[in-house]
Amino acid sequence: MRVDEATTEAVKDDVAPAPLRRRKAHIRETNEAHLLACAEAVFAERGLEGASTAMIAERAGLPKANLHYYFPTKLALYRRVLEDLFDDWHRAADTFETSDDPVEAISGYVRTKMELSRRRPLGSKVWASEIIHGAVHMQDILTERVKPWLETRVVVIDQWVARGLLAPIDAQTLLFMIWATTQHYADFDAQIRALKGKRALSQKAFDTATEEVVKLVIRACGAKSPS
Amino acid sequence: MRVDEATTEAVKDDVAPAPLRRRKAHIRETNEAHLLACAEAVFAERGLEGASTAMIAERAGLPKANLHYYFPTKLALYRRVLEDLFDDWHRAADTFETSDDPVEAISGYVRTKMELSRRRPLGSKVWASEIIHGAVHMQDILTERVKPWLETRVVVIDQWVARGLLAPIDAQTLLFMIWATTQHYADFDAQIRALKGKRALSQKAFDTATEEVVKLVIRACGAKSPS
DNA sequence: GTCTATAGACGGATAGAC
DNA sequence: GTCTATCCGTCTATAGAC
Repeated sequence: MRVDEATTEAVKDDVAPAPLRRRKAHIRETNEAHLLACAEAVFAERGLEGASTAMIAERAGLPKANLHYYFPTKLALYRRVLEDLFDDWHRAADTFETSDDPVEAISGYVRTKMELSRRRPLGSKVWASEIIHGAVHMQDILTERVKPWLETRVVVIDQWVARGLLAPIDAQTLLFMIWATTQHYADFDAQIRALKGKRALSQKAFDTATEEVVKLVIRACGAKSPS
Repeated sequence: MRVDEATTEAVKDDVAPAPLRRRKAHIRETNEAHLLACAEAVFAERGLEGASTAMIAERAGLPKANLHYYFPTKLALYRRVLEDLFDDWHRAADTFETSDDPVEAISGYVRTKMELSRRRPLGSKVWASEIIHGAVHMQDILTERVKPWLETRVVVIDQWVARGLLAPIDAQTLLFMIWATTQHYADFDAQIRALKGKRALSQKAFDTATEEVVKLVIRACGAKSPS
C-alpha cells in the first residue's frame, strides 16, 4: 500500500477525507493485530530474548523495518502482548462474580481457566515465561491489576468459609492451586504430550481433564454439597 | 593453576603420579560444579537464549574461554544443568515409595516437592522454562526417565483407588496437580512476592503454605482418614 | 589449565528511497 | 505506509601465548 497523493497530508490538511483516514486506520489496525498474534507465538516458542524481530516479521509476512514502524522497540511489542493477555485473563476472571454459591462459582472459574488454557496456550506461556524470569516487565500489571482482583476474591472465599460453606482453607493457597493446575495444561503441554506419548490432547481428552480438575478442586475445598 | 612439567603427560606416561592426578581431577571437579551452579542461576534469571556464556563465566569469576574449556558449547552446559536437575528431582520422587498408606505417601511427596521448590527454586525455573519453550532439549529425559516413573506411580494410585482408600480420581491428573502446585511456589515466586507485597516468603510462611497445600491435596484425593 | 584477543555470525534499530 | 541497505553492538567459539 502506497501513500500516493496523501504524502503531505499532515502539513496541507489536518482532516483528510474520511474514507482515506478510515482506510489508513484500518491498515494500522490489522497490521498491528497480526503482528501481535505472530509475536505472541514467537515469544511463546523462544522466549523474549530467543525471539528476534526478524523472526516475528517473517512470520507476519512483513519486512523487519515494517515491524519497527508499528512498534518502536521489541520490548514495546512484548509489553503490548502482555497487556493483551491480561485483558483476556481479566475477562475470564469475571466468571467468579457470577454466583454466590461457592461450588458454582469455583467450578465455573476452573472451567473458564481451563478453556483459556485450551484457547490461548501460547499467551499463557508468554505470561509464565515472563514471571519465571522475574516478571521485570510486568510489575505494574501484577501490583495494580492482579493484586486488587486477588484481594477481593480472598474476601469472598473467606466469607464462604465463615458461613460454613467451605472447609477452613486458605483462600490464597486455593487460588494459587487453581492457577497452577489449570495453567499447567497450557504451559507444560510439551511435557504432557511427552508423558502421554501423544501429539496433543484431543478436545474430548481436554474436556475430560477439565472435569477431573474441577472434581479435585471442589473436593479440595471441602464444599458442602448444595443439598 | 599451571600444568608445569605434566604438559606431555598423556604422551610420555599414561599414569601420572597419583597426587598430581588427584589434584588435577579435583580442579576440574570443583570448577565444573561451580560453573554448573552459576549457569543454573543465570539460565533461571534470563532463559537459555538470554543467558550468555560471558555472564555465566563472570558470575563464576572465570574468563569466558575457561568456561569453554570445561563445556564445549553453551548447549552442552545447559544439558548438564538439566540432567543434574532431573537427578535431584528423581531422588525427591523416591519419597513416594516409602509407604503403602496413601495419605502418608502422598503428603510426604508433596512436602518433599515443596522442600525442593524451597531449596532449589532456580533449578525448577530452568526446568519449567525449558518445557514451556517446547522441551526441545530434554525429550529424552522426559520419555526415558520421567515417563516410566510416572507410569509406576499411576499403577500404585490406581490400586489405592481400587482398594477404596481414595476416591475415584484420575491418578495422572492428581500428579499433574501436585507438580503444578508445588512448583508454582518456585517458578512463580516473582508473582507471589508481587501479590503478597513481600520481598520473599519467610521459612515460617513457606512451612505454613506447605501444610495448606498438603491439606488441599489430601482432601482432593478424598482419602479415608487412617482411623 | 589459564587467559587475552579476535574471528565470524547475528541481533536490534535506523536512514532514506520509493 | 513500505522496504532495502546498513550501522553498530553483542554473542558464541576459538586461536594461541603463557
